[in-house]
Amino acid sequence: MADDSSSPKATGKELRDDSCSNGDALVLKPKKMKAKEKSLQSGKAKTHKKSLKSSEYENRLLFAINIMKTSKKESMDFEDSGDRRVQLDVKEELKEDPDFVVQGKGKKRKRKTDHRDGPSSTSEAPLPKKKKKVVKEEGQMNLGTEKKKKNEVKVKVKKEEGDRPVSVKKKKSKEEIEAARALKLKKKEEEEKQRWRWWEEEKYEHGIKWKFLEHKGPYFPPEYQPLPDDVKFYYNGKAVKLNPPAEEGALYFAQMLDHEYTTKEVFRNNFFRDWRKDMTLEEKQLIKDLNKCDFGELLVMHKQRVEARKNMSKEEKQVIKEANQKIVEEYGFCVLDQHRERIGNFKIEPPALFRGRGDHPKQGMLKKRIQPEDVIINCSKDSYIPEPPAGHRWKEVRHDNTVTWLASWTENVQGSCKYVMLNANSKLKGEKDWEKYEVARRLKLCVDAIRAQYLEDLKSKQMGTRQRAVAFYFIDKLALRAGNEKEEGETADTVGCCSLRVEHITLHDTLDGEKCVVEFDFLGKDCIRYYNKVPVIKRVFKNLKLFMEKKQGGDDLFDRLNTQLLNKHLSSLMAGLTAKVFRTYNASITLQQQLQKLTNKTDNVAEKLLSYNRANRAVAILCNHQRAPPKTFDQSMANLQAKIDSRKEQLALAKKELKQAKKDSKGSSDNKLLASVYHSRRLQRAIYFFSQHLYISDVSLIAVCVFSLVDKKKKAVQRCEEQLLRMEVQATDKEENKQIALSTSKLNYLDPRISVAWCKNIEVPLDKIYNKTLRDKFAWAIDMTENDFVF
DNA sequence: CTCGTAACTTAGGACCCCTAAC
DNA sequence: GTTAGGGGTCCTAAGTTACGAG
Repeated sequence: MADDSSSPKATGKELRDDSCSNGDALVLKPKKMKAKEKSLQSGKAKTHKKSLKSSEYENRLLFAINIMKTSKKESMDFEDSGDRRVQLDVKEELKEDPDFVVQGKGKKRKRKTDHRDGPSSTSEAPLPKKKKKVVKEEGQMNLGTEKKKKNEVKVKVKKEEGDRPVSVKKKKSKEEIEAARALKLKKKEEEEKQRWRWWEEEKYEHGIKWKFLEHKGPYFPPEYQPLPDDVKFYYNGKAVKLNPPAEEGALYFAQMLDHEYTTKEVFRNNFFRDWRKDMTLEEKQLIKDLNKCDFGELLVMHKQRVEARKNMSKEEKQVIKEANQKIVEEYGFCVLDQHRERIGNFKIEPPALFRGRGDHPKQGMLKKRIQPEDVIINCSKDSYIPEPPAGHRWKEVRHDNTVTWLASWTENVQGSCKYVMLNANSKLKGEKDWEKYEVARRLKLCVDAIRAQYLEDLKSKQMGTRQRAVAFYFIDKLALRAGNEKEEGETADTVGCCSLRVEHITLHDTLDGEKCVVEFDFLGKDCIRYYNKVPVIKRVFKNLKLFMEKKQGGDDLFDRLNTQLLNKHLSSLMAGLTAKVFRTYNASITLQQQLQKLTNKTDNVAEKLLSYNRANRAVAILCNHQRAPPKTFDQSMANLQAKIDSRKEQLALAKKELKQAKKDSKGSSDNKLLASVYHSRRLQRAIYFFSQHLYISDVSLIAVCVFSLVDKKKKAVQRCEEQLLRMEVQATDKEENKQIALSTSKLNYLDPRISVAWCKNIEVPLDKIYNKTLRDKFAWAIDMTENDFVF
């Protein structure tokens, strides 16, 4: 957790300093220990040989306590290996654990052995670098406070970088890690320096998207490689050598044989029809039935290739990775108004079998290979014009700065246009995104009036107006999509609000104790089912009954309404208002409200994050963002549950032990205590050791021992509880998230400024909720949002 | 005004790769 | 060292909306 991550870092630093000087070596005061320190100080533990300052004494005592804790679990062989070893261990222990809590042993042991061969080098080598780094960071911080807002992003990035090594530092050679870290840091710095702070610049006049645009053109997928001779396609049991285009089609089909698609009649028929188009006359005459085709060897080859790729050595993978990097470097960027911007999809879509979603009538059709002759290039007149691949030419080169795409082509299956556009972190996308949320915020200001208006319209004498009002009610209340009409037979049968049909809703005068319930059941975008039972106001209910009169299930519910009419009306109510703005508005306002409701400042980070996820989830549910439950869901849930159960047992045990320890310490007299402590040979040795080396008396040490036992048990219980809580939170989160996709709303509907402000206010590091990609995409919001932002 | 389509956003699944746990 | 799981990225389909032609 990054919120604690600053403390281990600080502690680490102090400890390293300690190891050089010795007087103030033990100035370590975790907050939790304060009370205990006091009680110890005032208690028996006042006997010391040398005149130590009291604070130093305290610290040594604390140090001793920690050793005591360690002493029972870790076998410290004082007699054999002498002081050096012990001190080493202690150092290690403290280094790991700022709160002096003894943690699980397994890993520590390992680490100890790792360090043992070169204690001097391990304790000294990293020191200078570490120090340097800290200094650097402080410098950054100062800069940050001076320049305040402008450098906030920078500072954050630095911090995050600094945190990482603390948790990773164990293995590998120090130099390697240092080098890697330095490299990353440099890269990040570079990146930040190069970030285009477009949101601080003046906007272009309406409609102008850029003034200069230069790029290398799209990247074309590799040509088809014919099958090796030993991989054969069979028809009716006989090997047939297909001509390359037909062979290519056969391979695409073969590659999908393990997928459900290839069992669907529509898919098979579409494929077969398109495939035959690529056959020679001869082949066509021979191959007339897909069922007689045997793609087995092709599939085997494909699987082998996949397997081989997976089993490649690290070096081989690295080579491929570098090659890809090179391609990205060359084709993945453009220059837009003097800034280098990442392109989102610079690769031309390779040929494939069309995978429409749901019952798509065109599934299985062959999506053809795109040639440069199909591609339109868009760039500045005065820019370097991209070269088409050798022997080819572009369909067209145009210079249209009112659009944002760099290249486009028409896809053959649906006849739609495909575009090469910029990445989400670009100015063009970011500005649009920002604008989208600003429109939604404007809606907030007039939403009451608009709602009043449509409630009024429910009573209109005009049928069209009433339908519009009811549709509007759904869009507002349920965040339905607008629902354009679609051409029948071209796409799967899905609907949105305006295209709802009578068969998609059922009216219940009463249902489950509620009145006027509308039951929705239809397939929405991507054939995701929308199922919901919603109580509605009476006027809406009555209207629905009216709209459904004398209609068949297949008839339009809103026969006098379409999206154009609806949007036209909306834009008359507020500039820029369309149906989808309501989705954005309702999503963002819901997040804000839920966050307000669910989060407590006193919660720990895990709980805060659960709250955030729950707020996020409320939005995802509202917007019906679903996902297929992960295939391994049940299994991993069971695993987690098993872990929780075992942790519970551990907790019970720990509690029992604590109780016993308390009983021992309270119920027994000093003599008994003494006896019990002296009973342990190991503790005896420890006491001897400390009385020699730390100038603490036996008596105080005994007190320390007893105290530390109870304390240790307490800590164990506490830690167990924390872990259990964390796991339970995780399990809840997971269960609730089984079929809900949070990412879509996070990416497209939630004003990032809400999240940024929340993080700032409630002290959750932003990277807990936004990964790197999202932080890049929302750089504008991260930079400009103050704590008091309200959507 | 209707219709078609260009342009752009929104969407879920596939797949890859890193990390934590064993 | 291996592997499972999950986050992150890639991919491209499927929406919405604006706009221009007829």
